[in-house]
Amino acid sequence: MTEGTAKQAASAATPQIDRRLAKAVERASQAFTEKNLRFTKLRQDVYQEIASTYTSIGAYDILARLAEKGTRLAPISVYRAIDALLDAGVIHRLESKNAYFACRKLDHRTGRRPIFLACEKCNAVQEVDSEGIFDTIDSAARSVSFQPRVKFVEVSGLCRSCASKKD
Amino acid sequence: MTEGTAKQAASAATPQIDRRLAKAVERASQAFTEKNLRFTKLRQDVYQEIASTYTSIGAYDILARLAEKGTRLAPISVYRAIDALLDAGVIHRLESKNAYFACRKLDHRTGRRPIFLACEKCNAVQEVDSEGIFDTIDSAARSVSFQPRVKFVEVSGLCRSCASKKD
DNA sequence: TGACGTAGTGGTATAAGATCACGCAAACAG
DNA sequence: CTGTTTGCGTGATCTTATACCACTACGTCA
Repeated sequence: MTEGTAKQAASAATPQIDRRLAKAVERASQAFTEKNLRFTKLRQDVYQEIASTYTSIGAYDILARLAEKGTRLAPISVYRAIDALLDAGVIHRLESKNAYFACRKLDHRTGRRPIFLACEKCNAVQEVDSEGIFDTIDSAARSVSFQPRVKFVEVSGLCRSCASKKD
Repeated sequence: MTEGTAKQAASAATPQIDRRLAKAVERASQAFTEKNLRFTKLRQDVYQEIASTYTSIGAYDILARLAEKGTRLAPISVYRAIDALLDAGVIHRLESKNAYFACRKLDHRTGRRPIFLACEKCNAVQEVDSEGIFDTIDSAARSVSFQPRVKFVEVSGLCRSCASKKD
């Protein structure tokens, strides 16, 4: 599907954004290689859909967008790709919205999960790394002898540009 | 449904637990009154199901349990009751599990949402109030000019008793 | 008293999110 | 090249949640 790329360019507004997307794909590809996982065409297609929105997106939205471009898939296929992308650490799941978004902090190395700030207006998601929070959570958990494994911190509200537009 | 209470007692193991449940219902009722909301029979039924598990429970589980007791409902009815209970602040929603549990910290007054510790083994949920965490989140958000509204902090892992049982 | 508005209940249908079971095919290690 | 692992396709099913519409309960204001 080489003409898929051309179509993408047509819908992607500016060549600048296109180049950013290409870079993201490149980084994702590297992440897969580093982890000895395969960055297959399906996974790349799904990744591109997620990364090109710059917001969070639901699994069925991905499905619909790919269908529009001629790639008709079953839900399970998208979910399998999503699983692989999550494993590779190139996307995150927004629990409070059942949605996914591309990871832009390259903290694969630290393994630290950042906190997510989701804008209620434009749906953009920012990641903020904040060591302190997870330490605080750990100590709060320890205070009741709870053994933490997975932690998530999600905040919804207004991002800078939406807050300034109308407040 | 006065015999519903008797049935409850039969399935609820000990009268002690029964009394705890009754107290919880009493507290819930007060919360509704304070907020000028009506603690209707449907809401009370749903609340009892949630409160009597002492873990988190899905909407459709509630539905099934009520059906067993002879109260056949449409999903939407349960969800409406859940919404009212959430509004009243007597239950919380566990985002990471799409499940609900009874609030045991009586912090209706502070309005502060505690952090949730969910055990992966026994499904029990603990609430821990921790001012520090939310302050830290606020400052992290402020550092990128994000205006927080709702904050979710959920941790899954092992509760004290499950961790000590097998570790 | 009665007309009206608001809140609550009830049902069907369906949207939205996720997974199971099964089998085929490509990738790769030996 | 053969066996194993990994990925993908298909169809069905399951879980979670909401839209839409009709009817009821109850307060309130005139």
